[in-house]
Amino acid sequence: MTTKPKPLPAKKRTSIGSRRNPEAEAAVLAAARELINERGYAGFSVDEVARRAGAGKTTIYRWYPTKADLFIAIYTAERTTFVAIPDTGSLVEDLVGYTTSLWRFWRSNSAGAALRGLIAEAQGTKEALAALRERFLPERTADVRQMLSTAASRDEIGVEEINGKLSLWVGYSWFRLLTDELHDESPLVSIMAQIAGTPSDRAS
Amino acid sequence: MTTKPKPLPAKKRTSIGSRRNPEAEAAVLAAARELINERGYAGFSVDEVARRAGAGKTTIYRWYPTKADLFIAIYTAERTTFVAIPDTGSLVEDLVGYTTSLWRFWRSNSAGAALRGLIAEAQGTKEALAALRERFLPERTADVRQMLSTAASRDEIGVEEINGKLSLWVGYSWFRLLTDELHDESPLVSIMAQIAGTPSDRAS
Amino acid sequence: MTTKPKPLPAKKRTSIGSRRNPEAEAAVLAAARELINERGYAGFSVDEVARRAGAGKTTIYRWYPTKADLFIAIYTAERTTFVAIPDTGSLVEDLVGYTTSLWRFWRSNSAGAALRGLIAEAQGTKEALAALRERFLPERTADVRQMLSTAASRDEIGVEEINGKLSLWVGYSWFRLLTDELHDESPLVSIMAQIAGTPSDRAS
Amino acid sequence: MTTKPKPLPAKKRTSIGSRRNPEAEAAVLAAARELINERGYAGFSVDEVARRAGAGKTTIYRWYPTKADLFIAIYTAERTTFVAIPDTGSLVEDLVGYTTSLWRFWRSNSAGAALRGLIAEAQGTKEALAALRERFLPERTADVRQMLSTAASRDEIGVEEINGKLSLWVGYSWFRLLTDELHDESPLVSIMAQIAGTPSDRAS
DNA sequence: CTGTAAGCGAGACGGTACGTCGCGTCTTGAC
DNA sequence: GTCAAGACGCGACGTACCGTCTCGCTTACAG
Repeated sequence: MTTKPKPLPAKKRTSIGSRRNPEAEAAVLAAARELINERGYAGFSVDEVARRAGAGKTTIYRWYPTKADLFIAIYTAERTTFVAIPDTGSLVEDLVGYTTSLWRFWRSNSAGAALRGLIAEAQGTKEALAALRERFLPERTADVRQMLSTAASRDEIGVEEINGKLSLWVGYSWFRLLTDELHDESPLVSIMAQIAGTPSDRAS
Repeated sequence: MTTKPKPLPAKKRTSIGSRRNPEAEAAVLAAARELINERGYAGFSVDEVARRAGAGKTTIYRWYPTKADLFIAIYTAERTTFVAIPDTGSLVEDLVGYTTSLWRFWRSNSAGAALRGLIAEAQGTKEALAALRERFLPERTADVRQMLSTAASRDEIGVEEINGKLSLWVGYSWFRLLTDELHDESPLVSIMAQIAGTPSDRAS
Repeated sequence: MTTKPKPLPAKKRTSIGSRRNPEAEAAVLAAARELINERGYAGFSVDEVARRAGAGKTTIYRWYPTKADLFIAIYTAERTTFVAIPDTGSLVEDLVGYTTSLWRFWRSNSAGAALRGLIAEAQGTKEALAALRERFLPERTADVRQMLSTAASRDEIGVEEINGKLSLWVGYSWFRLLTDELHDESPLVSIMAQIAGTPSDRAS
Repeated sequence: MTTKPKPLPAKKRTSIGSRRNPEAEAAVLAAARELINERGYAGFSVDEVARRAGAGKTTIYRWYPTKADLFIAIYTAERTTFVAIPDTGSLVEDLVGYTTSLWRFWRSNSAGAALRGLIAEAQGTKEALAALRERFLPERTADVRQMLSTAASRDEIGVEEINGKLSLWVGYSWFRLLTDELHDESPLVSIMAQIAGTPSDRAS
C-alpha cells in the first residue's frame, strides 16, 4: 500500500563499461531525493530507492556505503540551487540574508529532509556521526565562518568570538529544522542580532 | 550474536490483576535505560528491551505505544538525579550553573542518549515530532524559561527577548548533544554570556 | 479492523454466589456459536469469545479448559434443533433420511463449523484427539450404529459389517464436511446404497 | 525452552544470484518435515522452521506463501518414497494393496502429519481449502481413480460408480488418518471389499 | 582483435525488528 | 467460590529493511 510500484521507465539502463554510469548515478540521487522528501527519515530505505531508480542495490552501496553518505550526496547535489554569501557590511544583515536563503533552500528542496536524516542517522552510528562532524559540518558552515571572519576583520566582533557565534548560529538553525519550524522567519532578525551582539559581560 | 541471553532472574513476574504491575514497569524502564546507554539509538529495539526486562512486548506497547513515549519515560524517570534551578542574581551565572548540571545529567545517565533518540525519532514520524514539541519541550525548558523571566523581572533582559534567548539556549545545547560534544564545557561561560547579552542593535 | 468491538449489552452480569451463573454460560456459548460461524476455525479465539460474551476469560477456561471442550459444547447445545432417527424398514432409506437431516443440521447451524474446528484441533493436540475419539465420536454416532444394528437384526446386513459400515459412513460425511461440500446432496442416495450394500466378495 | 538451538552447520548458505537456491529449499523442506513430524500441527510454526533451517522467514514465505503450500510441498517431496499402482486384475486386491502402502507412507514419513496439517489448515482459511480441493485432491487421488477406471473398463464396476467409490475411499482413509488410527490395518480387506462391492439396490 | 575487468539490473539470501494477536495464568474487587 | 476485567510472559504472525552474494549482461580498454 505504501509502496507505489512506480511504472518503471521503459528505457533500460545498463553498464557503460568499467566506470560509473552517470545516468545511473543521477537516477539514484533523484529517487533518493524524491523519497526522503515524500516519506521522511522513517520510510527512507535503500530498497525503495533502488526500486524507484530501477537500480540494483549493489550499485547504490558501491557509491554510498551508508545512509549518511547518501544524505550528504543529496544535500550536495541540491547545492546548485543555493546561492551567494551576502556582504552588506553589517554582520546582522549578512546573517539574516544568508539564513533566510538557507532556510528557503532547506524548505524548498529535499535538502532539509536530507539534513534531518543525516542528523538522525548520526544519533545511532558512529560512522554517521563522524561524517556529520568531519565531512559535513566544516564544509557547510564555511560560509558563515567567512562572514564572521569578515566582521571580525572590520572589528565588528572579536576574533575569539567566532567559534562561539558559529555554534550558536548552527544550533539555532538546527533547532528550527529539527522541530520542523522553518516556516516562521519572523524571529530571524532579532535572533541574528542577538548572535551578532555583545556578550553580557562586555555590555555595560 | 547481538542477543546477550542474560540469565533471567529466577523470580517470575506476573499479572497483579487488571492494573499496571509497577515491578514490570520498573523492569522495562531499567532495561530500556540500560539498552539506550549501551547501544544508542540504532540498536535500540523494543524486542531487546522486552528480552532484557523479561517482559512481553505487549506490556511495553501497552504503556509506550511509540519509541518516543519510551524515550520520554526514560528521560523523566532519570529526572530524580537532576536538580535545582540556580538563582544567583546573575543570568549568566544562572545559565552556566544550570547548563553545567544539565550536561552532566545528560552525560552521566541514559537521559542524554534518550533525548538523542527522541530527537532522531522525531525526524521520521509526526507522532514523535508532536511528542517532542508538545510534551517534551515545554515541560523540559520551563526551568530556563523561569530563569529568563526572573532576569527580565529585574530588568537584566527585556521580556520580549525571552523566547529568542530560550531558543538560542536550547539550540546550542542540542547542537552539542547531537554532535556528541558535551564533554568540553570550556566555552560554556562565554556562550552563556553571549545568550544573556545584548543584541547588536541595542548595543551602542 | 477485524475486531468489531460489539457494543456491549448494557445489562451488567455478575456472580450469583458460589455456583455457576447460567446467564454467563449461555452468553459464552452464544458468543462462541456466533464467532465460529462468522469467522471459522482460524479467527476463533477465546479472547474474542470473552469480549463478545462480556465474560471474563477465567470464566470460560473454568468450564471449557480447551477449545475442543468448547466446540463440543457448541455442538451439543445446538442439538435441540436436530431430530429423530428414521425407521423405514430399509437401511438405505434410513441412512439417506438421517444423513440428509444431519447435513442440514451441520449447514444451518454453527454445529458444522464447530465440528470442523474440533477435528482441526484434534490434529494438533492429543487432548483434543482424545476428546474427539472418546467423548464425541461414540456419542454422536450412536444413532447410526443403532440404525445399522436394527438392519442387522432383520438380516439386511451382517452383524460383523456394522463397524465397517459405520466407519465408511462417518468417513464419507466428514470428507464432505471438511471439504465444504455439504451443499450437494445429489450423490447421497447412491452413496448410502453403496454403504448399505454388499461387499464384492459376497456378491455374485 | 521450545527453541532447541541446534548447532548451526558451520557452512554459511547464501544467495546464488537472483534465482532460487536449491540448498536453501532443501534445508527448509527438511526442517519443515522434521518439525511437523516432531510436534504436529500445533507446534508447527514458520518461525521454528526458519530457525532449524538456518533460513530467513522471507525465504520461506517467498516460496510458500501459506502453511498449506508448505504442507503440500512436504507431502510432495516425500513422494519419492511412495510407489506403484497395483494391477492385479481384482479391484479389491488393488485397493487393499494401494491403501496398505499409502498408509505405510503416511505413517513412516512426515507425509501423514503434513496431510493432517493441510486438512486442519483448510478448516480455517479459504486459501487452504482451495489448495486442498483444487491442487491436492485431484492430483493425489489420480491413482485410485485410475484403478477404478481400469476396473470399470473390465466391467467390474459401473463407470457411474467411480466418483462415489472414490469419495468413499478418500473419506475412509482420511477418517482413519484424522483419528490417528492408521496402525490397525485389519479391517482394510473387508472395507475395501465393501467399497468395491455392489450397492444394495443392485444386489439381488 | 581479443580478453579481462569493472559497472550494471535483478533479486535471492540470512537476519533482526516491527507491531499485533492469541494463549493460558494471574489477581483484584464486587457479589 | 463465581464473576467481569484486564494485565502478564510468551511466542507466532507476516512484512519491511538491512547489507551481502551471485548471476548474466554490457562496455571500455590493455595487450
